[in-house]
Amino acid sequence: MIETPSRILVVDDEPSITEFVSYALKKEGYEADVVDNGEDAFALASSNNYDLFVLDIMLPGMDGYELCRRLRSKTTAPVLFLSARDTELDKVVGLEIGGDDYLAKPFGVRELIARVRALLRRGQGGEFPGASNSITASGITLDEDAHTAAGDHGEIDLTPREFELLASLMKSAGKVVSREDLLRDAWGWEYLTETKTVDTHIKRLRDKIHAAGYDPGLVETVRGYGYRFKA
Amino acid sequence: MIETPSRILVVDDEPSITEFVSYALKKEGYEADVVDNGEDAFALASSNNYDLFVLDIMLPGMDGYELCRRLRSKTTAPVLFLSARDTELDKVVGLEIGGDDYLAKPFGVRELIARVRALLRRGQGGEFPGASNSITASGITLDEDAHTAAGDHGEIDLTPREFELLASLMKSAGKVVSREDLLRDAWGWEYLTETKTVDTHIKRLRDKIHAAGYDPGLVETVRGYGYRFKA
DNA sequence: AGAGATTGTCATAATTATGTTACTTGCTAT
DNA sequence: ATAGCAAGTAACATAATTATGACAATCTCT
Repeated sequence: MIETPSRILVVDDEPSITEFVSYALKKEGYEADVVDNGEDAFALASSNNYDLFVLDIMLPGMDGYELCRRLRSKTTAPVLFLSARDTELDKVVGLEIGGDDYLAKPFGVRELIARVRALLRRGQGGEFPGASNSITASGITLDEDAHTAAGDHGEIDLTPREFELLASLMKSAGKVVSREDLLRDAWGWEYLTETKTVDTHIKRLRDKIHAAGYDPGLVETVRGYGYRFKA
Repeated sequence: MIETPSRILVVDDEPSITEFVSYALKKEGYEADVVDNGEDAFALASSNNYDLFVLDIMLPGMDGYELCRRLRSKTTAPVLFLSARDTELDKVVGLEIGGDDYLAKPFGVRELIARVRALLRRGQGGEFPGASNSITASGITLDEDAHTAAGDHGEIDLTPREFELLASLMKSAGKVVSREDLLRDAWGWEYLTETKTVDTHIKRLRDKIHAAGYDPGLVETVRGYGYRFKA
């Protein structure tokens, strides 16, 4: 199946966020354009065919809601809102306006990509029930939809964070992933968390992998660089 | 694929560092300009198109953060910060300002180049998933992503320093590399280390190569000059 | 509200890596 | 052959990194 990459427009006035988001999207194979205000966003959207919009609610001038309302007159492409706070009010308003999904800051790369993928799939003629969204390596399969990890010996029960962590590692199976990258992927861009915290989660992850009857050595330590999931 | 060399602006007031950095960058094929203060840097950046900035945080007059903030209004080119200390505060501030990556002094050539490459790749629309990052010579392959060294007989387990050392040698396979150059590459510019230390690491490296079933003679001694990895 | 799960941080232990020194071996030029 | 330098080696102390266990704070359900 030949696929042309989906085009995404990212609208946010904070460079640190647009950069984080566009980097994550590009790495995933999407085409991403960035603008820092609603006016330019609307102009760009009018002259281009975007498959998805990622909008911050708080924007100088025309805010995200207003922009979304206007976009709706032009296109049916899905809209993913970013919000500073995960307040109930925002959520309701956003969804009423025609926003399709919601992401509260701070969010990790993996969470972002998951939402984007879901929205794009939805847009392109419904979901494919068979096309499960999973990662497999070294006998472990991670089902991203069901949020489960399992292998021959049955399921490994993981907390959300542990799941994200394992997913980050397995996605780069065979490659070293630094603690910083893991924090970016599984935690978020504003990782105020200590890199040491990753160590603790790795330990817990290994324990659970072990308890479920698998080899805890699947998560390898690469001294001085980070961790690596055995390929 | 024809590629025009990326242009990089290095800003630091310490000549020893700018020299070290620009030398390393040029050797790698980049075009590097150097200035020792924020004002000149901003002026140069305004009249030229740089693909990347390397900024020291501590600068006389306008400091690195301030410079970065101003650059952000001109360009979206990535910024790599150099910091004297790897403090948490610095990290947060740097990321807020729009810094893209961080390098704590002292750093080695290889580490610097790795970061620069990553940042430039990031800007140019994502990475090529298949393009693995490796060096091969005389039957040994060094995979920089997986951080492994291996050949037909399997993997050679190396410490960080040994890995860097071997990488430096293999990158110049067939050529003699002096102890001084090895220290610069794998240790850093402020090598307060004795050149004799290299000998010790070479010995350990050979031992491990031998233990893994390969010819320790792959690392040749060039009496009076340094070492050479067999081509 | 309360029980239980989840999460981040810290202190400490265990492990591994690193740099230096002192000593040995070996090469090279006279 | 041998003095003199260069490189190899082994041992050691220190430094750096990671693993682990315990704790408190927070979150999530009922």
